[in-house]
Amino acid sequence: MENFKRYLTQNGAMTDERFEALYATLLVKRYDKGRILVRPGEVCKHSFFVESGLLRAYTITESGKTHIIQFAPENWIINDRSSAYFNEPTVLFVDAIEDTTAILLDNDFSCQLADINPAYTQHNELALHNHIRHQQMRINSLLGATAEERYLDFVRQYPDLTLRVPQWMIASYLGITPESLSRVRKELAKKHFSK
Amino acid sequence: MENFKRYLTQNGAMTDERFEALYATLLVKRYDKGRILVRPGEVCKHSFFVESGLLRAYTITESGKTHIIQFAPENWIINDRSSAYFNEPTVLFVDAIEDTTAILLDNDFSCQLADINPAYTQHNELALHNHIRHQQMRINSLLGATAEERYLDFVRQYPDLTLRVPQWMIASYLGITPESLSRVRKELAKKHFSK
DNA sequence: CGCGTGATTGAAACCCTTCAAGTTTAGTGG
DNA sequence: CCACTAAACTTGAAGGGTTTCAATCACGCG
Repeated sequence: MENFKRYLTQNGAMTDERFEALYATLLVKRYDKGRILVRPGEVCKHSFFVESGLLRAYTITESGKTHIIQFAPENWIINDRSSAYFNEPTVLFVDAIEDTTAILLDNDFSCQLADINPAYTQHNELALHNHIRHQQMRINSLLGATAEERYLDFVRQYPDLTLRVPQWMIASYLGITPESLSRVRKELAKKHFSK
Repeated sequence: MENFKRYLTQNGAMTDERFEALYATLLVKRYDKGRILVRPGEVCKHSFFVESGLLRAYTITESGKTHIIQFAPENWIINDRSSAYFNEPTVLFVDAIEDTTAILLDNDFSCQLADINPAYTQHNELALHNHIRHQQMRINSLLGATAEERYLDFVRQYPDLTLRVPQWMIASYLGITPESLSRVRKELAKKHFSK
């Protein structure tokens, strides 16, 4: 619960007692590596705050390709906002890349927070805007950058994940094949070595 | 102002008098086709509600390629949410594809609305979630779909824009070259004809 | 009419994928 | 702790889809 507590108290809008009371109402679950938490067709009832471990959200096309939408290491929240907010069935899978402890947040959790302290309304809005900004950068990169550029961006942005996540998943996140990523890395190593 | 009024009164949270009072405080501007409204480096002070006409947001890379992030026909709002919300310089251009009348909304406009009626807080949240859902679908499409699939999706989703927007801009939105889009359309016409 | 912009077409080059084979790494049970 | 197996990663060759560059065509507008 340490990470979650830090996440909620960082802006000073939460006392220890209030946190304890709130935390007591929440469900905390542990998922083994490989466990699937959400499947397409389900209506998302909650999001997952990752206390420890690593989750991922992805789609599988009719042709069997998987597209990774998001990784969620410690302190990240993952879910299908569309499904949760609009009460529609999701199109996403969510599964555990590592053994993971997650805190389940009901869809009205942000309202609960706002009741405790109105400052959390802004907290929530900030999270939404961050999400949008992040997605926009990704769209921009997918629109024009080469595989090599996209990989370098990924390494810069998520140096931690680069080491924790299997390479073929990074490839899937970047929208290229594992073989292509392998070759990209080979080229990069060559360049780096000749300098 | 008709479109804007409909946009604000559709959920019944606004009276005519209130709308008149609010509208009187807003700036309405007319932009000729080709006019640039926002340039990279500026900090976005407001968003644009398109009353009539058509705006577009795009980036230009160092290599000179333009990537279209968004089209905004009537009743759409366009801006760089990141820049507006975080007070950072934007990386986007915004310009007018057609002669356009737009209503300028200050960054605190959603707060003004919330003051009039708290229901607008949800209105705003819904807009944010729609934005996120839309971006996620686009990411998913860019990750795996072929040029042809992406074009068909575009036509389905924006039949109106398909006719109003020059082809090379659609290509830029889809992340392909104008030449490729021309060939894709040729193939599609062939298939359609042989049926 | 002539100019400029947008759309088309062709040929060559390029990037990435696909498929198939190896090699390495990591996890499991003896 | 080693041996074995499966998964992950690498490498090669062939193929496909897009891009690039260049030329041509179509059209609207001053």
